[in-house]
Amino acid sequence: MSIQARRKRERAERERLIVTAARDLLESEGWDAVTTRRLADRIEYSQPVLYSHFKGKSAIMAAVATAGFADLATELRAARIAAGEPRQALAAVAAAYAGFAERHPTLYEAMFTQPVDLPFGRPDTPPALRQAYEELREGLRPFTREDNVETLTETFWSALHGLLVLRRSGRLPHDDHERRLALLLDRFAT
Amino acid sequence: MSIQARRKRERAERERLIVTAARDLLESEGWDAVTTRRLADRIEYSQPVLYSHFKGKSAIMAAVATAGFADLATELRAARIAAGEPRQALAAVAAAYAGFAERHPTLYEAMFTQPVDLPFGRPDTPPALRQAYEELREGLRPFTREDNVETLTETFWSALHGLLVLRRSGRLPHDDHERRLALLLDRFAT
DNA sequence: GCAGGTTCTCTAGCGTTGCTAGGATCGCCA
DNA sequence: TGGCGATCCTAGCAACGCTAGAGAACCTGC
Repeated sequence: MSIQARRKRERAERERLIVTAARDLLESEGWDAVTTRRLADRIEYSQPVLYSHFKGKSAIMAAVATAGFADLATELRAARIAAGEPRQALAAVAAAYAGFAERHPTLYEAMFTQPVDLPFGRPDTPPALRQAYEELREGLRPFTREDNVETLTETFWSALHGLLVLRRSGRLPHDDHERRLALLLDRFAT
Repeated sequence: MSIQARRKRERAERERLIVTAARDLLESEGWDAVTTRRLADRIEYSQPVLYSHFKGKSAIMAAVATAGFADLATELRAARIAAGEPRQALAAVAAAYAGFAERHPTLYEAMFTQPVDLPFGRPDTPPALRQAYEELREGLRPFTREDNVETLTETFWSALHGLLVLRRSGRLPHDDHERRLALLLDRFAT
C-alpha cells in the first residue's frame, strides 16, 4: 500500500513540476517557447511522459491557467479588503486586476484569451476561478441599480478585460490607460 | 509599357484572389484550415507564389483583417445613419458591431484578437480601420461629459469588445447577452 | 535470492506546419 | 529565331504535437 502511495505522490509531484515549468517557460520566454520538447527538457523527462499526465498540450495550458486564477483571486481579495469605502474598493480591485494582467501578460492570455477547455460559470467551475469572479462581484455590489448583480459584474469585467487586451495588442494607445480606467470607474461606480 | 501594365494588373488581381481565398477559408472552415498549402491549392498556384506577394502568412491575415475593417465600417455607418435620436443611434451602432462579430466570428478574431501587424491609432492607420473607429466615436460624441471623446470611445469600444470575446470563448454565459449590452448602454448613453 | 510480470520511460518516427533554395519553364524582345 | 529575364514549381528543411513499440526498472511471490 505504501509503495503505491509513494508512486502516486511522486506522480503528483511531477505533475506540479510540469505545470510550473510550463508557466515559467510561458512567462519568461513567451508562447513560442512553450513546446512539448522544451517542456520535456525542463522537467528532465522525455516527451511522452507529458502525455501520461495530460491529454495534450492544451490540457497543460489549462492547468497553467487554473494556477493563475488562484494567484489572481488572492491578489483581488487582498486589494478589496485593504480598501475602505466602496468606490475606493472597486477602484482597488480593478487596479489589482489590471496590475496582474500587466505583470503576467502571457499568463493572463492563457487564462482569458486563449481558447481553453475550462468550465466558466458552470457548476463545476474551479474554486479559484469562482473566487476571482466573486471578488469582482463584491466590489461591484454596492453599485447595483435596478439591474442584476451578475449582469453588472459580467459587464464591468468585460470592459476591464477589453481595455487590457486591446491595449496589449497595440490596438489602443499605450498611454491614456489610467484615464480610460478612471472613466470606466466613473460610469460604473455611482 | 502595356505588357508590364497587364502583368502588374494580373499580379494585383492574384493578390486579391489570395486574400479572398484566405478569408473564405477562414470563415467557412476556421483557423486550422488556413494553411499555406490549402491556400495555394485554392488559388491554383504553388506555395512560393504566396511569398512573392506577402512576407508571410501573418501578412496575409493582416490583409484579410483590413478587408474586414472595410465591411465593418460600412455596416456601422449604415446603422448610425438609419437611427435618429442619439441614444438610439449609439444602440444601433453597438448592435451592428456585435452583429458583425457574431456573423463573422473568425474574421472578427483576425481583426481584433489575433496579434496582427497593423498600425492602430497611428498616422498610417488604414482608412477603413480609421473609419470604423470614427463611426463609433460619432455615435458616442453626444454623451461626452467632462472627459475626452477619444477616451470615451476607446473605453466604450473596449467594453463592447470584451463582452463579445468573453462570450465567444465561453467565459460569459451565452444568454443574458442582450441584458449586458443594455446595461452597457445604460452606463454610457446618458 | 531469484525468476516473472507489471509498470514505467525512452527512442524513433509519423504527419503537418511555415517557409525557402534551386532548377526548370515560360514569354518577351531584338 | 535565339537569347535573356521574369516567373513558377519541385523538393526539402527545421520544428511542431503526438504516438507506437522496444527496453529498462521495479515490485512481487516462490
